[in-house]
Order: sequence, then C-alpha cells, then structure tokens
Amino acid sequence: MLPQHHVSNCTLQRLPLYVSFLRSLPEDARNISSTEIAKSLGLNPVQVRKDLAAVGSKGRPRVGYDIHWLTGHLTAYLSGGEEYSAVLVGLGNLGRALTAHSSLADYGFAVKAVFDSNQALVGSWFAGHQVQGMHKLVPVCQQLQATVGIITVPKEQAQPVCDLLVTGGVRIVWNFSTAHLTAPQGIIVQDEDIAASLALATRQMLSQQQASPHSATIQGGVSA
Amino acid sequence: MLPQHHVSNCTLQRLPLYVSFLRSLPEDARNISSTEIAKSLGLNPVQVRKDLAAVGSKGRPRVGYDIHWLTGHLTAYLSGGEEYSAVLVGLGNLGRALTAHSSLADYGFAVKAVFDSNQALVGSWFAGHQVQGMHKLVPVCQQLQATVGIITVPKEQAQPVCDLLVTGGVRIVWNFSTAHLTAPQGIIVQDEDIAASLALATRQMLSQQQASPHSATIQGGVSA
DNA sequence: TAGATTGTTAATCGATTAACAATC
DNA sequence: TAGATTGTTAATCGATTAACAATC
Repeated sequence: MLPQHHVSNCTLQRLPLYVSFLRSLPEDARNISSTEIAKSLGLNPVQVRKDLAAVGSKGRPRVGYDIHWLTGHLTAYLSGGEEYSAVLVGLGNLGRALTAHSSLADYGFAVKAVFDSNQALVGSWFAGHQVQGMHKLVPVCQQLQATVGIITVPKEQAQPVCDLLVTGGVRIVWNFSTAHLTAPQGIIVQDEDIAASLALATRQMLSQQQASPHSATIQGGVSA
Repeated sequence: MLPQHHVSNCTLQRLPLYVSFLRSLPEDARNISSTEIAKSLGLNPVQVRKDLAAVGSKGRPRVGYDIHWLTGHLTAYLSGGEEYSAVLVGLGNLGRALTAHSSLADYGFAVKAVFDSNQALVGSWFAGHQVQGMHKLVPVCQQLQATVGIITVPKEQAQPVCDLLVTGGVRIVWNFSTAHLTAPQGIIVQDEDIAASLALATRQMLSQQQASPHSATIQGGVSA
C-alpha cells in the first residue's frame, strides 16, 4: 500500500488513466496484462508495469494483474485510503453536474453540502442536498471537517468564496472559475481549465494532418 | 506563428496553463515577464521562456512579453488559428454546462448544435440552440462540417453516439462518459476524467502532510 | 551606462525504453 | 517443460536547469 520508492509526477498523472480504463472493462473480467493496458492507452508495457510497481501493485507472471484488486489499490493510493468530504459553492449547470457526478465518488470524494448566493435557490433541494445560503458556508465546512471546496461560481465571486472556504478549513480548493485565486501557504489550489484538453486534442489533430496520417488516442490530458 | 523546432509534449501541456493565467490578469496590464509567470504557476522562469520560444513567441529584454499578443499567439498556436464547429450530444447538467461554457469559445470552439435522445427535450431551446433528435445527428454534423463531437450521455449510449459522430465526419470525440470508446484510425478520442485532477491534488496534499509542510499550487493537472 | 530581462548553449537530472532475469 | 508474463538492471533518450551571452 505504501509507495515503494519515489513516485514521479509523470507516473502520478497516469494513475487516473489506469483507473478509468480498468473501470471501463466488463464486469466479469478477472485479470489483465500490462500489454493489454498499454495497447489500449497507447503506452509502453514496461512503463505500465513500472508505474504500477511504483505504487506497490503486484502482478502474477503468466496471469497479469487482478482487475478488481488493482482498481481498489490505485484509488486507495490516490486517496490515501480515505473518504473526503467536499462542499460545493455555486449551483449552476456545472455545479449540479459535479454534485451528481459519480466520478467523484469513484475517487473517494463525497459532496456533503451545496451552497448558492441566489436566495431563490436557498432552501430548495438538489440530488439529496438542501441548498444553503452563503452565511452557512464557514460553519458547515468546519462542522463537516470538509477537505475539499469546489468553486463553480462566476469569476467575480471566486476569490471571496475561496477565502470563506479557507476560513472553513478546507485543504484543497477546486476552482472551475476563470479567476486566478490566491490562498495561504499549505492550501492546494487546483485550477480546472475544462477546455484545455480539447485544445491539446486539436493540436494533435493538426500535427496528424501535417505528418503522415496515423491513429492516435490521448486520454485524460496525458499523451504517450 | 509556426513552431520553430519540435514542441515537446510537456511544453504542449503547459501552454493552456499560460493561456488561462494570462487571461486572469487585469484588463489594463500590458506586459509580463517570464519570472512573474513562473512564480505564479510554480514553474522555472527558464522553462517558461523555453516553452514560449518553442512556439515562436517573442519577448523584449527589460520589458517582457506583450500580454495581449502572447495570449492570442498561444491560442492561435493551439487551434491552428481556426474556429472549429462542435456538436454536443446529451443535454443533462454537464451538457448544459459545456454548451454555455465560455472556455470553449476562448480556445476557438463553437457549439453549433445540441442533441438529446429524450423526446421531451427535443424542440425546446437552451442557450440559443434548439435541441434536436438523434436522427438529425449525422446529417447536421455533415452539414456543419463539425470537427468536434462532445459526448455527455450515460455510458451505455456513449459508443453508439460515438459511431454516429464518426459517421457524421467529426475528427475529435470529446468523451465525458465513463465508457471506453473505440473509433477508427485517425479519429482522436479524448476521454475526460473530470475527477482525476482532484485525485492528484489529494495525493499532493498527502505528500505535503508526510514531508515538511510547504505551499504548493498545481494547475490544470500539470504540476511543476 | 547600468540593469533587467530575453534567448541560447552546455550540463544535469529524470523518465523511458531495451535487454534480460525471475516466476508461475 | 515450455511459454507467457512480471519485475529489474542498464542504456538511451528527452526535459529541466544552470550559466552566460545578447539585447534594449
């Protein structure tokens, strides 16, 4: 479970790729080889084995890796084996999408409370949550011991919301606004630029057209 | 405008970071130095200059880079200077969020048509688009000469939708479902795992706790 | 001119890949 | 046993950083 040696940044970035690939396999599949994973993700098989070994995954010669065990092991590595409470601020389309998104739960995150500054929304229900007003943000964060604060508000409101989340004690601010946020030392600000990966895909398409045409699959923003 | 030499994958992945940082600067700011960019994004100043130079950006000694010019130059590099038509399938919360999202336009993408298999939605309007039925998908893609197909449907429907998009002639499939899609050679499938970057942020938080506590900001999934 | 900044060449560092040993 | 696969050591390759020259 513990990282054997140092896990490089490149390896770390590929782990979610493995997780999402493993999850997309048929329910009844039991084992998978590094060769199959590599081929499907456009990576080198040795690289896959090294990545998996780096976080303590064990495969069996002639058999491969146990899919179920490996999926659990990788997600446990990424999350440190814990479940984290998250709060979400800004219940627009994106906020609603994230609140209901299963991918968060897959990585061990649970949205426990949602907030909006729009009084017309406060008190209404969405996906099992009653929308709360902004004055509740700090006390609820503290009460839930929330680790993650998700910001899906317009960019003008992003910094004040960030400040409230920090006051409430969150360690990670997941920022979907286009504002550049400042936060105290020790707080991780993860800016999410949702169209960035699409822009990279375009760039790849262009280089395909220039060079000899060949197939390519890039996934999760990390290409081979 | 043309890439001077070869642009590495690592450099490519950082370009959207620069773009979103530059966009977050005040309207009236004129110039910025590589040192300021680097400090704000947690990168090495020399690396920033190399990245920018790799795609043909020019700075002026003692002055820095022209913010407006640089922003335009980087986005033009990523998109090849063109606007691309996109169609979106699946008008749930995520689909609505993406349709209305300004970030797409920032990188030169325009959602031109939206589709849903739910007959109750077909014919209704959202963000200036009239929702169309699935039987219109192939002809409308062809008519628009759409380059990008965005899949925001449940995973069971993702592969058939992908097939229709490919028939319609799209070059890039942007997949938000958890299904693993197969597509012909030459079609770029960009799987989007929205919670992946949050999982990486968690991992970073954990290594902070283990090591000596220090500040960190990672952005867009690419860390320093 | 002096000083700040870009741009470039060379050195270091790290990641990927190749070759091969170990395992079942 | 033979063969397929993992795991590891060494070599290659590429990216980052350091030192410094060029520029305004």
